[in-house]
Amino acid sequence: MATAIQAPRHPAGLAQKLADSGLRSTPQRELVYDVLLTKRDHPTADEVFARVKPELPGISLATVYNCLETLVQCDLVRAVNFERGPTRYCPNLRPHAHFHDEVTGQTHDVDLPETLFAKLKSELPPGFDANAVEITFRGKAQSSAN
Amino acid sequence: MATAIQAPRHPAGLAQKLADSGLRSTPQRELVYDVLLTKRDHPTADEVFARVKPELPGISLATVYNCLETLVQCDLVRAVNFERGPTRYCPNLRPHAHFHDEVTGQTHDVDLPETLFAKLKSELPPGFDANAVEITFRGKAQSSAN
DNA sequence: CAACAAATTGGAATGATTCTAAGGTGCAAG
DNA sequence: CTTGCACCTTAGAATCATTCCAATTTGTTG
Repeated sequence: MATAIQAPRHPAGLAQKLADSGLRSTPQRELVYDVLLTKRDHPTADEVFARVKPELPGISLATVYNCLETLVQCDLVRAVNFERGPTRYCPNLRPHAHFHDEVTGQTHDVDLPETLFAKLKSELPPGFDANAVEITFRGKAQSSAN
Repeated sequence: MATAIQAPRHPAGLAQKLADSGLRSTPQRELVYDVLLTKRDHPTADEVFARVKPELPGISLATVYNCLETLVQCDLVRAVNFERGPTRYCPNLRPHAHFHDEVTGQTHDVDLPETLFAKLKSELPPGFDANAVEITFRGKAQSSAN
């Protein structure tokens, strides 16, 4: 009786990845993931909520938080933080840095050569074993064009 | 063996740096700064509050926040954030990275060659002009004992 | 279908930080 | 010195993002 479920625009990986963790694929999770893939501007949970609500009016903010957390757990999405601001979400899984534009407040992905990440880790003093490195630039970007 | 160096009770630079910004040197500001210099373990505002209170029992948490903010403004201290946790404060002004120990929760300074910071900035795509880079490692450090 | 587990929901609770309004403090000019 | 005034500190209220909670709802399985 309900409206037909729209074909998801994302690869079939979601349901599989969720299942791998013993989790279910739900309309909320699919839509939240879809929203992240569709507009990759590092939205906050609130922004995701706003984008998701028109398509699923009954969804709650708590659920958006839950879904985002789930996606992060499944390694489908990365959480990005900048100076105590609200957490932002990013579906780019390749190792990359973030550039925060101080003027516009926008966050841009910056691809860096894998070698640089390796070099950084190699600079650690003995006894320090890093399994992740986060690199954040702050400054001005010339083109505000996406 | 290295000699333990005692932080001067009244760092000469403080009053001057404050005056440069048209601000006053107060007992609260001096003590907060002193506490940061004395135990450089990246304390949170709450932790600074706890360390400062015995010496100045009337001090309020709001004042600690104010003092810390003032010190950051005057470039005497840096604010360090890690994944939405409470802001931590660091009197190390040289460019350096932070290593976050996932086991102990401790934050360690990691000195990196200046050239690496330069190299990172040079990797930015054209049009991106960074005036700051933050590097955070996450992992395990062998020596929990300092 | 019934039972059970996983998910979702709205609202309350939490934690860090900031705001606000009301006193203090200290120096400079008279 | 005393008064003015800008700067500071203070306690508590307010804010903001996020998490927790208890009560449904939904989906799966026996």
